[in-house]
Amino acid sequence: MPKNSVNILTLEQFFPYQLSLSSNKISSLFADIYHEKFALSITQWRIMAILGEYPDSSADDVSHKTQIEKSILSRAISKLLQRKLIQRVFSETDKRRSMLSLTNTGIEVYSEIVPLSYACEETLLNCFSQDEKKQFSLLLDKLYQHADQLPKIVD
Amino acid sequence: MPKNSVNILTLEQFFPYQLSLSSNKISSLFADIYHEKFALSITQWRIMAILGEYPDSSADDVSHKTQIEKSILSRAISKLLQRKLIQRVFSETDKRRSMLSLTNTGIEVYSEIVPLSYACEETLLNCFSQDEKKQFSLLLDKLYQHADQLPKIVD
DNA sequence: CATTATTAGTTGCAGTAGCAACTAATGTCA
DNA sequence: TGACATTAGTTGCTACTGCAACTAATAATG
Repeated sequence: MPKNSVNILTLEQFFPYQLSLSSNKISSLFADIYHEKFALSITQWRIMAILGEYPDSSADDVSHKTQIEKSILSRAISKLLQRKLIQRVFSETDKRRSMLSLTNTGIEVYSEIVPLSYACEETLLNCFSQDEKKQFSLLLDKLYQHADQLPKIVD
Repeated sequence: MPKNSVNILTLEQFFPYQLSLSSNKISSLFADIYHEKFALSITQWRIMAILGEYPDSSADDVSHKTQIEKSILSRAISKLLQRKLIQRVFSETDKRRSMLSLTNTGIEVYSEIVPLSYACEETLLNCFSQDEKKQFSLLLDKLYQHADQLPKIVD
């Protein structure tokens, strides 16, 4: 093995780099669409998506489901509340806890975004066969599970 | 097909979301390592990596190779210059253009990071067989090429 | 039941991202 | 050669990220 193959790093072929570039490109594609058509950031949309799936989640629930850090979440929720896309009801039994849900306006917006999102996902993945899609999805999931355990090993 | 399957979006199964979570988790793993051991951001490390591969690149070359936006690049380069990890020589023939390269200190740091990076990549990918690694790499590349063309279609 | 720990959510702050406007140098073309 | 366009790189400004400290409420323990 030539010495260079371990002493020089070819960034373009470095897996985490490739993954990051791909992911960022795709994220910014979706970010542009959500921003242009609905003036929503990806974070804001993710919150709405979770509330569409799981109405009456608390901020903490949303944070756990989406991995959004709680301060970021708090500020994003404020904006969604201001725009009356979501509403908040504080719990009677636990006054810290709140229940978040989409307002009627929020549901309208949500109902527009969902099919658009699926259509964009479809366009994005139409470079793959059904088999490749499944493959990719499985590999990605495996990688995520694995990566999730690594920090514990490092500590 | 039940109506809900198109009217509700299951975020956890939405491909761009899965990709983003995986990529971000892995990026932050590497970011932590580069930061803790070398006080470098991923952006700074990428610049050094490119200069290790392609000495005497200009800032603009680096920008094209890494997709790093030029203002971000400019500030990152300043910091690397301050720390004397890289050096800059302005071209005689074109006074706008500069040639960047690693200093001796930069080369020392680079030589430490390269094997560490490869080792981390290895650890990250050791959940995969050789075959799966190859598969994943091919699929990721295909996706990137495809995603790269999409914005032109949208416009 | 009083002290302490934990939890939900907010806010302060410092660092980074990225667009846009800018400077300075070079290229183009009548 | 002189007006205009382009290119390399920097800087201003605003928004977002994310850690840490904070408030307020509830849970746990002695």
